[in-house]
Amino acid sequence: MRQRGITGAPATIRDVARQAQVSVATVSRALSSPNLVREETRERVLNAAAELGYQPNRAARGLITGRTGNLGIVVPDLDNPFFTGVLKAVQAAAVQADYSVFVADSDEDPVVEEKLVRTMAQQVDGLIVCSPGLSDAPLLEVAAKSSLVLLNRVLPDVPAALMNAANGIEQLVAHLAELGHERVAFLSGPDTSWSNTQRRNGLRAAAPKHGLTVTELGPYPPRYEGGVAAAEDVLGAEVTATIAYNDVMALGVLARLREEGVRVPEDMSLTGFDDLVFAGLCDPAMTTVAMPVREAGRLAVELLLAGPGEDDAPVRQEWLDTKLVVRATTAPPR
Amino acid sequence: MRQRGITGAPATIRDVARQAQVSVATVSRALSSPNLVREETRERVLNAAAELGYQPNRAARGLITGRTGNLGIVVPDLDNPFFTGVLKAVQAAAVQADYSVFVADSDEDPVVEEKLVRTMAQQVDGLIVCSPGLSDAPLLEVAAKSSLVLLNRVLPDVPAALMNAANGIEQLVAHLAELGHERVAFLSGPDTSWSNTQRRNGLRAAAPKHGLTVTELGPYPPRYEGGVAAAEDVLGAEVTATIAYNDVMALGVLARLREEGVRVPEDMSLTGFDDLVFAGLCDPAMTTVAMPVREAGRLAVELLLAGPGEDDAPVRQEWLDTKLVVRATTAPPR
DNA sequence: TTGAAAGCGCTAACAC
DNA sequence: GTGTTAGCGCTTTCAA
Repeated sequence: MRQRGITGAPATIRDVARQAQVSVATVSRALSSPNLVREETRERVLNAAAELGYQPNRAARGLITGRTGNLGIVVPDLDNPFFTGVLKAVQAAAVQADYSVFVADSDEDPVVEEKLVRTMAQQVDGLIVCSPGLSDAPLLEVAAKSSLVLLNRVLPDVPAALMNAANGIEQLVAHLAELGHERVAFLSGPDTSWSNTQRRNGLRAAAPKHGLTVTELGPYPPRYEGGVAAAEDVLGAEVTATIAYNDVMALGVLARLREEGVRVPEDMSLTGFDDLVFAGLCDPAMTTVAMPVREAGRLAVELLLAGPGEDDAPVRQEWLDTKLVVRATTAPPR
Repeated sequence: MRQRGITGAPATIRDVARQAQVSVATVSRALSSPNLVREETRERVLNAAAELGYQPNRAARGLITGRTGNLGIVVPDLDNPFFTGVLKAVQAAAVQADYSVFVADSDEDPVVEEKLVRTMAQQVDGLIVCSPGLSDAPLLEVAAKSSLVLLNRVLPDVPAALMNAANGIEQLVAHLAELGHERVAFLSGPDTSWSNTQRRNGLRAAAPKHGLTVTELGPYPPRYEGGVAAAEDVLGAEVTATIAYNDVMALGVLARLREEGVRVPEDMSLTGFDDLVFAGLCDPAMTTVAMPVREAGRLAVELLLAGPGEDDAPVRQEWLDTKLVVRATTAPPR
């Protein structure tokens, strides 16, 4: 993949050493610990390296240092903007710290997920796992051997970047109560998902405080079609507002409701979670809870790079706030 | 990142060799070229490896074979579903072939893009580049030294996976003409973008055949805000239909037009490009040209893995068809 | 401040 | 079929 002049073979540290009239050890030092070589020597080495277009071979370096210079991230679905938002932040933070990033997409399949996590763990210095489907045991096992950070999932002694849906939900419930709603539906996502549990529990806790009664429906697939299916159930539920597990699902509900002649928000208020771009672009624009996707990605990388810390330091599981975004799908009930 | 029993150190090929009572060479063979060892021996090795949880060190293997087992992809924006669609397909195809994939996001900055391409080229066996902004010279330079495939961009002697916008445009123009439109606007994306040029030229070629007059407006940033800005110009252009550079931009146009009290499609037909999910979810649902994102990703990996082929074999630059998707933003002019 | 040399874990000749 | 051994390109003792 690299080349030295006409020969076609990439320049190695020996080529640089020869060109600069020094030993390979000196070249290595000039590049990795500049303060260990005389200024003039370093300059000679740097020039030689530049002339030959020398790039240290990362595999060789990794072999000896034990570090790869890579981070990894496993996500369930690259088509979901929520995860690509995290990915974008992760990759930006990684580049900043001179790491490269591997991605793997499990397509929401727990079996594939486990395989990907295991495979990846051995090629990276740290791994970020966003996998609602994977069970605890394999995750804990990998975490014991590798440097791993969980995103939106809590496991004992595993560092994690967490989005605190509870405070967004608190705001959401207050908002609906203030509009005058009393009976709302919650459209559940996958049972196994930590996020779904967190949202459901947050709702259960917040609703009574504001005099709201919650009807839990589902679970439904956390996708557009899931929302379409859920819309049927909503119509039979005698509620004036519907809280969908996420934005994509809410969009499905919106479409189906419209087909049924149910107007949003006049006949039914509707909200989502995530605040994906198109939540602001659909019509009517969606009231939703914004998740700190960017910050979470950045935080995950930070936790990874910070390493385990002192032996007795507590494992870092850090919470990020979420926030209600009021748009046009919520209004007073009729 | 790996571990052997209590010691904490990962098992190496020597540990396996000892455990299986064979030489390291035999272990290596049993794992990489099973047909070179006796069945019984192989089994012993495999058992030992499993017992120790042995995973070959890829850096060491790469050092000697010269191959990394990694592919890379550089995209301008992971927030754009067009690129994550490609990424998703790339990663699926890569895993299939037992490769891992690196991603890098240049944030549409040509300088960053060049740096990423160069850095990545040396850590992978093949690189997929989707970068509208990067100029030809550095790409050709990297292509000369590395195995590189271009996505939606043509450069001499560089393999490429290309989406043939022309046939989607042909259908689009025919559709508009059939509805009775005679004057249409084209909202241009970035001047430097190969895709934009291709779309613009396709339109210039197809329009006369169907009696359409095209007014070219822009360039505008290929984002939502770009569309919002463009909408102003559209209103002054005396056209009955507007063809936006892409879906995201079309969405901006749609929103602004609505604010102005211009109804789509009654007062103005509107189309996009890409057929992103939300093109089907917005209201009214967008008529657009679907790009074969999945197929292109798969093809790019295929081209990479196929390698350069015979010395005199022509470089493969393969075209994929695009297709008009008629939804609700197009109608006869008033 | 520099050089010589010993490996990191693995594969690929080359012998047997 | 299997073992011995020489490196792949680099970092890091240890001496000088």
